[in-house]
Amino acid sequence: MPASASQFPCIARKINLIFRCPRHDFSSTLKLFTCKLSHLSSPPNSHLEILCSNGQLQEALLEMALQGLQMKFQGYDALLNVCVYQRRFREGQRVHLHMIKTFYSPPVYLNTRLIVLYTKCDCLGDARRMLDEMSERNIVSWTAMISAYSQRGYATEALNLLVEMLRSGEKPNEFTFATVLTSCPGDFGFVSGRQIHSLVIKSNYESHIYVGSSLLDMYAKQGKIHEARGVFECLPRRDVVSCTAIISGYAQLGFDEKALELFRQLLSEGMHSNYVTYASLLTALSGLAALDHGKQVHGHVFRSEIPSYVVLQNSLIDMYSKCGNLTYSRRTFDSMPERTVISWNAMLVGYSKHGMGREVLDLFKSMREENGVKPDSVTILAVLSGCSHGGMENWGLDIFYDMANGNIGVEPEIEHYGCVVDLLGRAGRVEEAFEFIQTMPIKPTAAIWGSLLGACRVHANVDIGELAGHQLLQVEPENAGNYVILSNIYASSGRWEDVRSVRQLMMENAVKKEPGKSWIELDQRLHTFHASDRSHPRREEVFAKEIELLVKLKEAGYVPDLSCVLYDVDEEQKEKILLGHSEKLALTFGLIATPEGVPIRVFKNLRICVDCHNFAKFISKIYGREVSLRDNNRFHRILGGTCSCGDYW
DNA sequence: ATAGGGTTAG
Repeated sequence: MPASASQFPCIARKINLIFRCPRHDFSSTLKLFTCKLSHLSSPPNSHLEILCSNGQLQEALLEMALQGLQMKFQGYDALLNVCVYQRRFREGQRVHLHMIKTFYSPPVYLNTRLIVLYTKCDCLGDARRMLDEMSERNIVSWTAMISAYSQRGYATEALNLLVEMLRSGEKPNEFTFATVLTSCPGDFGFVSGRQIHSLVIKSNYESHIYVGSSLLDMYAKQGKIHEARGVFECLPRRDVVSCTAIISGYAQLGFDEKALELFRQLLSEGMHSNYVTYASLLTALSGLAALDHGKQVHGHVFRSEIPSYVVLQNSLIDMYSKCGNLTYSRRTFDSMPERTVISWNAMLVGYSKHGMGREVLDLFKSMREENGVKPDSVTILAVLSGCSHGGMENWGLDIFYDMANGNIGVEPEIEHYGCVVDLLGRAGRVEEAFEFIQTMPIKPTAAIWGSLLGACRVHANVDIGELAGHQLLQVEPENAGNYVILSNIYASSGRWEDVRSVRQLMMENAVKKEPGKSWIELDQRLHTFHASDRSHPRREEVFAKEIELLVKLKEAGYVPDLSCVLYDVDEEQKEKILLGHSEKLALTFGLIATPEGVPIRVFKNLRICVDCHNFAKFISKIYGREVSLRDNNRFHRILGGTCSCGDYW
């Protein structure tokens, strides 16, 4: 009769446990299951071992006491095995003490089991003491300790220990490399990833599937995507993990199209996916704002009965909100049987980017009432920026001071200070924001000066704007957007001479601007427009429509904001350049390609320009269309000529 | 006995 889990309650329990542990997927569970069954087919040879294989730890400990110094290696082995499975630190210590009494010098493998036990129980200090005091070590003892450091983010300790191990003459194996590569922060550490890579090559582990995926992931995390791809292409065999690692590498570096393309390619080549693969794919789809694709993934995940892992649900919340569909985000959030701080953060960020300050505050309140989840620095960031985007300045300032007084359990970081500048700036308290920057304990970054500059544009504060602008041009001279905003400020107060000198400065600094692009999703296809685009097949039609719109909009009172153009050309040329902005092209295309009354959803990779924002407002008013525009900062929901951002962004 | 990929923010 074939064995089944129900015949072995202790195994069924263990498997249950492993299933709930997200670090394992089906294949490793299966491996464990088969290994346990084979263990059972050759029955244990003592009463103590039978108790252990049934998971009856307390009874086995009693047996240990009865046997006294007659205990054998196998008995300790079985006991420690159970302690590791059940993560029992105290009981493990008892076995440890007993073992010391029995043997003058226990065998290496038993000492190594103790290291494993202590690391799994999060007692790294005990594990390290064990390692240091062992008279004899083997590669497993070293690796278990290195792995414990790596997995908990103690990169320096892990790398130090690796160096110590190499000095002692021990050769790393595939396990050592797979784990230590996850601790290589970049070429700035005292051991670089490249050094370890060369060691990997020398040891002939480069095409090992675990080592290889760890290696490619390390390169991806350092931003060296080409090297990562190189390692991936050299792997003799691919599996879920290596495929997911390279896809998520592209996604995390913002190469969203690349990630999607590679996913499709690997899928057609027979790649298996699991929930991690889909979570990474969803990150890419969030960036692309590809709602239809995202829904497909959701449907697929639902149908294929992939267990509802929190991580995957979190990505779905994020995907829906970044695609502009907060209702689905919330539905996903509400349906979750358990939530982590990331689930809350993703939802808060969603409301925040849509400018829904009330909802942000309500959700934050529920979060604080919920047991078992603590706000972290991202939570506060989301709440503060939510208050700013949602026009709840005073609430936001209260929360900041609450945090600064230590009432929230999160230390203020530079980004939080940035949010305060935003809050004050939006409220028109520009002088106060400027003073705040000067009293901050941290050196202001480009983002902070940029935030102050933005406030000065909206509240027409030329003096502070000039100050902030010049600070900003010093820290971040390559960003063309900064010159444009400073130019906006000068232009609004008629200081044309200064407008010219800003333009001059921009030319001198040879600014390389990230090319602006906007896109719109129609019938599951993304239509992308670049500034002054000539590549889209319906580009002529779009441009003709723009000219027609311009006439209509001007009659309604639209005046092109020429200070958004910093090229030295005449006014007619400037108007033409403005019409070539990618978001206007995408918006106009949306207007002609979708039926009347349907909302137009446009996405842009940079911050939306003042003139385009104004253009969209007139479109929404004249054509009675809702325009939803996501820029790299937030959503603008434009309805009947007014925008949810309150013209502050 | 020891191992690799993941979600929010920037």
